[in-house]
Amino acid sequence: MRKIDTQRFVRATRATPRAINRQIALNLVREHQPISRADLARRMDIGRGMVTALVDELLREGSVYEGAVVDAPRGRRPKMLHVRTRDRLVVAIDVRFSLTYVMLSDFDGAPIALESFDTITAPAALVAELAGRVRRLLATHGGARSAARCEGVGVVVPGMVDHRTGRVVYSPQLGWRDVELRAALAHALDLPVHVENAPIACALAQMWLGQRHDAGDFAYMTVSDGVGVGLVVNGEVVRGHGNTAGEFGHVPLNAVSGPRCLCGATGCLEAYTSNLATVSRYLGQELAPAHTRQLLHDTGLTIADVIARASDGDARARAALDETARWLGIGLAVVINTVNPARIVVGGEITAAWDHVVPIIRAAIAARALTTAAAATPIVPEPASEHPRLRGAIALVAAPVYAAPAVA
Amino acid sequence: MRKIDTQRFVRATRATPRAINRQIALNLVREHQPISRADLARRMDIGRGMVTALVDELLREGSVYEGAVVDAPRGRRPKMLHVRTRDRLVVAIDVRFSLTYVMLSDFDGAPIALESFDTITAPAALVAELAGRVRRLLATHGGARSAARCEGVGVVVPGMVDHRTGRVVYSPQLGWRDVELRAALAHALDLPVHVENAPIACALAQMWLGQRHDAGDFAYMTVSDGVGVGLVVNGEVVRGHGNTAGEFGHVPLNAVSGPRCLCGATGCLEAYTSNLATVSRYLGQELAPAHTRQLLHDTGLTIADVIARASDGDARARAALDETARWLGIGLAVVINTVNPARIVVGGEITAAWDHVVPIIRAAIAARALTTAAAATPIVPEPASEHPRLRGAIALVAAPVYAAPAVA
DNA sequence: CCCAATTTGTTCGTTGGACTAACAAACTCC
DNA sequence: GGAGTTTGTTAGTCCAACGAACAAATTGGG
Repeated sequence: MRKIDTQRFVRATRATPRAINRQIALNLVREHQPISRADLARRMDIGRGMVTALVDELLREGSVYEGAVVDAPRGRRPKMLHVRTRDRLVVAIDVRFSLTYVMLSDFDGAPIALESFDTITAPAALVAELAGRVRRLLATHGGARSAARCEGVGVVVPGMVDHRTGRVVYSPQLGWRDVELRAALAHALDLPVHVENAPIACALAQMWLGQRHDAGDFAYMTVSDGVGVGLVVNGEVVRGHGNTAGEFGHVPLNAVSGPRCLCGATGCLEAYTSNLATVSRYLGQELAPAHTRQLLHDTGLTIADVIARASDGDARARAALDETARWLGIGLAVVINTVNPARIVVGGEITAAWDHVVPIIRAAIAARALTTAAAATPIVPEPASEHPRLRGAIALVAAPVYAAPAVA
Repeated sequence: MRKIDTQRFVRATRATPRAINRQIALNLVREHQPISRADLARRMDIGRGMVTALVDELLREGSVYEGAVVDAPRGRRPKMLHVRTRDRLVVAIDVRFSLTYVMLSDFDGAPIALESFDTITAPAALVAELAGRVRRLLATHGGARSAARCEGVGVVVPGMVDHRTGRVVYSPQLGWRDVELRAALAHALDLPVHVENAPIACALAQMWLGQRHDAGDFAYMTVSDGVGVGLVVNGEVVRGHGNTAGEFGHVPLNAVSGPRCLCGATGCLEAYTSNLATVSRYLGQELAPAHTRQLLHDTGLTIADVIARASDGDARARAALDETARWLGIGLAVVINTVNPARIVVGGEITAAWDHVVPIIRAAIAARALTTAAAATPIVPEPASEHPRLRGAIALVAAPVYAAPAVA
């Protein structure tokens, strides 16, 4: 029941059915590989003749390859189909406040090489450094493989990004405003470049590289320096009219007497549950942006330390985490009541203490969710070891290849 | 960039391009009527030959008719096309706490007849009463017109609705749980019936019957007994995994010391800005569900009275409205920060005092929005006289006729 | 060992509809 | 009244879905 936009519709041409069916076939191969042509025909409910034509096209363009002929109980033995991933390289870049990560992976997200360096905040210098590292990585790892080719570069940035143009509109952490990151990197590397902000990229990674079920309707909440959410509704990511959707971190949970937030308002979810907030609570201080940053810098204390001390039995650390968990639960209840996703994935350092915080989170959700079904919304942690942001960067490159053609 | 759902995709057939282009043509006629075939061809960027074929099909099925031949500066004079609306009837039903409205309208939302009666809360009795009234309306107004035919019935209900099955999952106001409303009405009337909850229906009305621009990305906030939001993202309405999306009324704005809400939690947006909350604030009482309902019943005071007294200069009434406006602004800022819509339409009795409350709302939004663009999100009032919920009921019937075909 | 049965994958003819170009219709202007 | 212009139709071409027949490759039974 989508409305047709009469300003920028896409008319169907003679080639449209082929484009759609080709893409469906590709997705089915991806999900059920290895799969035979005959099985594909059954799943698509079409004749085997058409599958031959569709697969021929996929073979020609190299999205798919023919694997082994396998045994069958009776009849002619089928030649299995696979999506080509191993010799298609993707460069993933994760720019963070302190460190920047560069990863080389295959098309399905399997890592090949990973390196990191201190983030350079000057855009031009950062682009130069990245270009050099990417070229070196591709030369050493790409050159060795016979036909390996780089399909593109995905960049994840903290802050607001106009995905269409690849411009970083505003990033407080990097001190950027209107930086044409895609144009600069694409020019330096002569490769397709995609730029996206962190929570949306993490959601895209779940959607395109995660479990294959139920990926059309969920939320991804990142809890680290900030708190953001990537929303996926009706199989599509929500970017918002001005690329600022998903800022659940600045929902006021206590607009009257809450702590001051970096955004200038009071009582934001982020002011209760960011790593900064948790650590400063442990130190017995209310969050006060400038003062707290200084304090943390002086003590050198991180969220990982607080979690470690809590599991060692430090009562004050436990109390600080409990309080964070309680507010996090309230924040998750807000997501549940407003967009009602099939599930919510939570990423960030707090997942290291998941067993400890999850009962508190669930209790807070139960107290606020409007129906029993909503209260039972699965909340799934994703550990930081999975490199969710780098996987998101890979998804930026992979998604356009598997996405449904835009039509009507 | 939509992901293809490998469980329930829709394969493209030989007839798919025709279905898509036919629908695009229909939408263009609807938006630019009266329009000639040649103009349609230019707008769709296809040959006039194809337009002839497409329009022939639309004419045959009766979605479109040929109107007058109009003058042109030179060349052959074009025969104009219009969408057929006048002899296609729609029944719209709005079930509210105290009154139920039944309206007969044409396909474009122009009212033909409107009546109302005291709501019957027993489902079977309500269905019987509705069926009788609808039959009578169609007999008197439909019979007179030669070929007038009823295209369907739209029903708007306060509470959660499973739109797919037409079941009312839960409605606190009516005291319903799992009522098969669509099945019952469709059986009694032998007409297609669509059921939806109020905020989503209001959003659908904006989308399909409102201004034709920018209808693919906005929010509709209803402020009356409850506070709910209908979200439209990427041209599609957001229903949520369990049909509970859009419940922004229960976002906690003050989880620590806020007023008690009907939902059981404290400090919900609804507890600050519902009509009940505003009136009880005027009476100098904090909201306390059971007690307040009784109080309002005893005094007989309504939100309309408070607004009237405020415009007469009653300082206490003004203060009560100001406070509601302030919290409403914070609530709108939550919508802006989380889904970042192109604009937000506000419906409800409060729109009668719009000139008074809008500066306060805008100030609250400005204080909380994260970017200047987001702070400038247009907030548009829709007066209750427009019957937004009945228009929503009409949209339920009209939408499937104009929607893009589901493909891929 | 050969033939029936079974399953996979290809080929070929039909058909619907997008696309193109020519043509008929209807009008204005000179 | 003919040239020019614009609208709408028609006839022919071609791409791809569709269906059916066929070739390929295997198992099992007589």
